[in-house]
Amino acid sequence: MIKETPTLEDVARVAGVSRATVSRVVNGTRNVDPQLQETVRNAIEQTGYTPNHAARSLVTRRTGTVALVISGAGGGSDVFVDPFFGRVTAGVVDFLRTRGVHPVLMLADTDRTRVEVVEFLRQGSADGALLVTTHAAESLPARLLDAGVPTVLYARPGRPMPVSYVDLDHQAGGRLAAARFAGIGRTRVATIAGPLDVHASQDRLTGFREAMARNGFPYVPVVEGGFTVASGAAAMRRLLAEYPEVDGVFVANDLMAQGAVDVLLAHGKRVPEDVAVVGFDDSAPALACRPPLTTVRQPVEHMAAKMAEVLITALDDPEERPRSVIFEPELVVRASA
Amino acid sequence: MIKETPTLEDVARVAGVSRATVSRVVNGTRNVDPQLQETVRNAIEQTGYTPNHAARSLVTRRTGTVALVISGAGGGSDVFVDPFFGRVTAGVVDFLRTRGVHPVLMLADTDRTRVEVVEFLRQGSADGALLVTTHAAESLPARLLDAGVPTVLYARPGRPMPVSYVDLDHQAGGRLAAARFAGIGRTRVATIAGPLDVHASQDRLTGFREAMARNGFPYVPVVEGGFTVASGAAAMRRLLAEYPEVDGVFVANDLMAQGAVDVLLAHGKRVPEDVAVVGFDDSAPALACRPPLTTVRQPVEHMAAKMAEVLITALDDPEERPRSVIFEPELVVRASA
DNA sequence: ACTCTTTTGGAGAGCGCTCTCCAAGGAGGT
DNA sequence: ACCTCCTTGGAGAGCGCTCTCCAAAAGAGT
Repeated sequence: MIKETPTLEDVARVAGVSRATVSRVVNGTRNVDPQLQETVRNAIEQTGYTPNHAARSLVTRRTGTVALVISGAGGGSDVFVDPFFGRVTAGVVDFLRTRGVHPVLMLADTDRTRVEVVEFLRQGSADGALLVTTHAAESLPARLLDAGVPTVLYARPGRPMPVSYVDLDHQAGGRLAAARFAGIGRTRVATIAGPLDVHASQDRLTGFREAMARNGFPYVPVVEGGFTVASGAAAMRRLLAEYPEVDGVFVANDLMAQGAVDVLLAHGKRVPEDVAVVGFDDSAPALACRPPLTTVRQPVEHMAAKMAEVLITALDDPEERPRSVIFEPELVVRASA
Repeated sequence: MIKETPTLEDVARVAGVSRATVSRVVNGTRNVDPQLQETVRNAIEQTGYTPNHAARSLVTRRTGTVALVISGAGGGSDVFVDPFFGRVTAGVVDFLRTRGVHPVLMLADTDRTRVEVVEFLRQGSADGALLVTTHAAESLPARLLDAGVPTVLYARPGRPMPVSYVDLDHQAGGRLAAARFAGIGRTRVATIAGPLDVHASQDRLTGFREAMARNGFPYVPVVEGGFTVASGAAAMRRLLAEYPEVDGVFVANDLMAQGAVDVLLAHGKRVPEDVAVVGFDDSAPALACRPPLTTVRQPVEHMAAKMAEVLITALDDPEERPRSVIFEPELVVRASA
């Protein structure tokens, strides 16, 4: 690679045609005489030509990349400890690669980084944004919206606004859990909720409560956790102290459920015989947990893929109106309930 | 955002100066009269100007992004199930963000995708590549090398070649495990290795064997696994069948160790009383496992951050020769051994 | 007072590509 | 045979930015 990287011009010279013709062959736009095409192809081969991305995107106004913005709760790089983000990433990558688009990963945890994200998009470093945020108060959706950046959210925005998103019917998930407890005859049921400034947590709780009420249990003790194993354990300890006769717990994600199960076992309770536990998400820890968790499945990978699909579609047709796609949860019965 | 996005030209007109001056203010190159600077800043503010990334990188030949290429064993999007890749990503992102560089995520699992990766880099869509690969036979390092792409690997290349990399002293890790078994007086020790076409697996095994031999145990039963929970479980079952009196197992990663512990418990063995288990990596599952795993810590995040640092340095000084940075493992004692 | 250096702003040439506009040639209709 | 329409290649104008080269102005030295 001592030589300068060859340009269209070089190929054109070698092939004895104009720059335009080479461009047409490379991009497959318009008809080019098959024989000429052949000549050009050879010239490309011979020179080892690769189109320059910057030059191309300068005129096409497209980069072929999208920003995958993760606005984690705690922020920092810890976010990847939660299998959730790994699953989102997997789903997004899986879809995008079929379209030759690549995600650039960005964490938005501070105001500074949020500004950077908006700048990044405004200067056209990526064609659009996929925003995975948990907090309802997140300001990024609004900022991106009025920077005119094509955006799709994972989870509905904090305040209603004209932006596309995919989401899960979290309330239905809560109902699924309640139905399970009813099905196995549990009557002293409590719940460990996620952070209540997160829509998803709120909805899971609401759905659960309402279904429990409909089943004849107007009051369900609630303890708030932080979506981590440790916070689940702490919540379970508090719950056990206040409500020792509990025989069923709905925990708002699998990580916390794992912490809860640990505490339960440590207190000599059998799971599910003494206390049944239903988790949420159906992520790796649910399967790894002993006993394996009965949990409400959130099809994160599919949802993430759909999110990417919605963005790509919007990119191709800027006139399209915002769309929302809501997924249905599903109860996965294993050993814990 | 009805208006066209403003360009340098627009700002220059508003400020009543030349394009060059605005550029100088924006980039802070050369001296510009403070008062003029002020005027320009106002004009920028007023027009809402943001530099166009494509145009800039067309002339600077820099994009401010690097490719984070994951060439997973099984490939596909499953790679993120393994906490390892999440940790790498976290470490990389964590370092890059301090330098205003963003990673674009690419999976290379098929030959087609490998070609795409090389193309991507050759057309200057990113300034360099961070390559995380497990398999020794991976062809990407060589391809990137002779495409002249600045590259840093996680783990040494399959064949020696002039490329930078970070790695762990896996043999030392194996020795650490052997020392632990010696320390707790285990005499009937076996090991579950990782896939043997992976350098790291080989080295862990070699280090372990040699240390065991030095401790007076010339032969250590080996079963090969695939770095997944299920493969660890299967391996443990085989081991138990062939070698029922085993009282210590060194497992080449935590995921497999978890599977092994499950099987051990299911067979009525107590861990660590009957069989001590030492894992490798010290990732989330090690902590979540019951009992929590004694394991050899691989500082993945630090290593990944270092990998990013080496790349950034190489980007700034293209004359620099390839570097390698080897990290030392560390034994983390928990309950399982 | 004059020349020599240093500082600072402007002009303009690209960076490599796409795409519109033209022109030339061939096909088809009358 | 002529005219029109369609197909296909070339010319060249940018896309928005950086950076080198100049020139003008300001400061320094004698």
